[in-house]
Amino acid sequence: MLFIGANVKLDSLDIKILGILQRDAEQQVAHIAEQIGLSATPCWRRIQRLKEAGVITGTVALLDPRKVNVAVTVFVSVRTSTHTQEWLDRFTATVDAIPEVVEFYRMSGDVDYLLRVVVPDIAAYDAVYKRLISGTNLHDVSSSFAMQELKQTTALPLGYI
Amino acid sequence: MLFIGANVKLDSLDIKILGILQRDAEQQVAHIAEQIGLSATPCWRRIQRLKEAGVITGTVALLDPRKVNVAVTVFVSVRTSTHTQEWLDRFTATVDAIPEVVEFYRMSGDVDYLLRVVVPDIAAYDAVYKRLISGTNLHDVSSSFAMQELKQTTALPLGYI
DNA sequence: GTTGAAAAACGCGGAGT
DNA sequence: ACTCCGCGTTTTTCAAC
Repeated sequence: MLFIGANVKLDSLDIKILGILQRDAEQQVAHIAEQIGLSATPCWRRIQRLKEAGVITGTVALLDPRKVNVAVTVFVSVRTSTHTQEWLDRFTATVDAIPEVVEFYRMSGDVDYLLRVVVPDIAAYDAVYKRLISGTNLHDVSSSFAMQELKQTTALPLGYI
Repeated sequence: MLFIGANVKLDSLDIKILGILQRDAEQQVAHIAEQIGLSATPCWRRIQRLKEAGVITGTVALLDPRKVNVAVTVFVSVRTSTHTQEWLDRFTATVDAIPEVVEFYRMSGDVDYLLRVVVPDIAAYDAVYKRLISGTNLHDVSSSFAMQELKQTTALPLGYI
């Protein structure tokens, strides 16, 4: 049992609820309740608590990338020579304004930043690339294309709670 | 207007609906309807259609990685010397069984596969690493740690429809 | 596409185990 | 802390237009 921040303790029933909602948040509470061996009211209250505590940050619809014409994933490794906070602020602002960038990390090691970009095709990627490098001074940018998406999930592992 | 597969055409209202549901799928249809200037019934019908057509693949709860103790993201680049289908099948099976791996791509270029792994700390990553390399024969594995998550979204860009 | 109404599920309280 | 009960309210869902 892990205590997080201001007294949010998660027991095995909470973990089961999280596991279920992470896969499908459309089920009704009564159905979730019976899966974990509980009646609807306490199950409903637990879900409320998990939302208030910020464990559940939101519930969203997931779209098929192919159906919305962004089937191509590109990973962009960025190196910079200017390691100031204001440079990062500016780069972050640039990236935030580009909806094609769906993930953006500051990395350890030889690459400074890593971005995941989704686009319909190479031509569209080139446009994104130009937007990226026009915003700030980047020392080195290298793009790797994903040929196949073998696994992709929003469900986090729950074994470390 | 883009036609996808077997006659799924998405107009600007559909795109607005997708944009809304991608950010927050908990709103009631009446509320979505008024945002796009429609009454509840046709809006509800459009959402059904988008689900049946597979544009919306599901609705899930998103969790705070820190609150479930997987705040550390590691990118794992894998090179292999055996490029057979059965090797890939086996590697895929290995990866699928590891819940810490949340993304898994086959790449072009010098890296063959790229994985995103979420864990609580370096020690936990070492355990995942050992599971990864024990399953199959990997020629070269290199791990990069994310120091900071600057952007992370499940919302796909809707401008290419 | 609209309006309106039935059916279902939610939200929340209370008493008891 | 959960169960069972219940009831008003909201929301979904499906008529008919």
